[in-house]
Amino acid sequence: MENLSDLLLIRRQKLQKIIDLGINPFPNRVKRTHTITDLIEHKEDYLKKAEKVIITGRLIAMRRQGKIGFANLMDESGKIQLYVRKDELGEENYELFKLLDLGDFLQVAGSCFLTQRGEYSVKAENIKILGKNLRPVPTVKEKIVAGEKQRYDEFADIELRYRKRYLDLLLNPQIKQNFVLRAQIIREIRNFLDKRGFLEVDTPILQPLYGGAFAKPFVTHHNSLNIDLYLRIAIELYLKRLIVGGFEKVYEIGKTFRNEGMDRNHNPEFTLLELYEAYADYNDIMDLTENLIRSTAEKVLNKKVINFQGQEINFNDPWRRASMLDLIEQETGFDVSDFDFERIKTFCDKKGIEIEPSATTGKLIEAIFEHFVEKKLIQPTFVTDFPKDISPLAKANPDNPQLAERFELFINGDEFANAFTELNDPIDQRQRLEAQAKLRELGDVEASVVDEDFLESLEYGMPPTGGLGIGIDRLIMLFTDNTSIKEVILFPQMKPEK
RNA sequence: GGUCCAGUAACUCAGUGGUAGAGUAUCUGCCUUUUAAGCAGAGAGUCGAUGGUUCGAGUCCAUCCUGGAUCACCA
Repeated sequence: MENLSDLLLIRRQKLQKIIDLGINPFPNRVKRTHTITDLIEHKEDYLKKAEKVIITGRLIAMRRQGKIGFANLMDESGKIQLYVRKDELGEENYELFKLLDLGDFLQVAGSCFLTQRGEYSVKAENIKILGKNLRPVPTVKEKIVAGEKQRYDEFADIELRYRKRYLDLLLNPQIKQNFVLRAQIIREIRNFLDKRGFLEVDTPILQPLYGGAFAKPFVTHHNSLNIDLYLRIAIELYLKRLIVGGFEKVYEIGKTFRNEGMDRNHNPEFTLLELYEAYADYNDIMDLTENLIRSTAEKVLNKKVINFQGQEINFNDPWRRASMLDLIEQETGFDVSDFDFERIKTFCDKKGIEIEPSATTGKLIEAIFEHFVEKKLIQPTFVTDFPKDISPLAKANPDNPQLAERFELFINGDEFANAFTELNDPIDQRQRLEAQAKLRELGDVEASVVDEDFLESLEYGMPPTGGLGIGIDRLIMLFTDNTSIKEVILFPQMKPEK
């Protein structure tokens, strides 16, 4: 700490010296005629024309050499070398140059030329400071060895990278790319849906009741209404109200909050896409999901087959569709289609699958699926027809009333989407929610609560509807080949430092 | 929450019980085409925290904090 304040003190002293020279270290006005990449892309032109250019950026390297100096300036578009001569700048301006630190923002006027070593550079005629750095930025050095870029003293501490993301972005340009891709993916999803006539909407994040998923909510309080409100755990129930209201295709991409554990796949706030299409069922939604993800990969990554952690994921071939019960039987030889609670429970006990006391038959089946099947689904697979009792918002399968018309999409052993033929029978829906409420009384803290306002809306009539939810962060992890959700969320939740 | 691993200078790291180290960064000096610039010198640390063992602890032990991996949990 002592040492750090020394470093900080030195910067503040330099700041004062700059002010004493009559220079404003934080001026309001800036002039820039070119980005650095402009200069690089039209290198030949600027070398020939010797035209005067003004560039801006952050000082990221400095090699002073008596009465001359070399420096590297970086703007968002790229980096370029500056060549600075005392006899070119003049006494006063060179005095400023000598007071600069790495991390300062500069406006540099000059012209392009090649150094003796052949490096394309800007010969500075005037340097203006645009913002003084007061805290040393960690230095990462790069050297080109046999055409390969080697990095030294990389800013690599994972904890620091997440806690000080601005430094991570500044010092690790490849990290920035994750977030550029993130933006492109989300934009492409919007394009895809907009083109198909979906309307993007915004529904409440603060909700008097929460629903649409099994999860523990965050609770907050509204002072003037004097009521507790919940941060939404899903978007579902409000979007369905919009389908009741006559919109036929709606979607929302937004933050959702679940008050649960955090790990490489879970952040307490995450981005969810939900969409609802009237007069569609879960088969239609499977087609839509497949097209959405394939076309996003094609548009953003320009690929139909991607590589994730060394594993090829093929989005191109028609995606496998298999029912949960069939998959379980294939993997285990055990047939659960009779829904015999005792028999299935015995199987779970024998296989060492732990079950909560409040578990229903459907939960047992799901547990078997998760234990034996899930991780084996590497190529995109729609797992269809879930037990009805764990799918309280999905319509029953007409061929088997124990099952619901629901699918989840699995890729590389992880869940990417969850969708149903939505239940639009208000009486059935009430019974299902009341069954959930009963589970809740028995101690299942994640069971749904009864949302009377939602049930009332269904009584006015909701058309047959297909609905879909996709975890956007996980999709971005897949597309950017990252195994931690923290790598695709700019400011992931961290415990406060003590 | 369980298990394992890590935490030493601003950054990257070395240091297996005996005087806290290196490179980079910073500061001073020299240097008019360098590029991980160079040369010479200097300053910089509550070794994550708290206890303990010991003549002596960065090092061994315990507890805690933070992060990571993994398992459990979790649509």
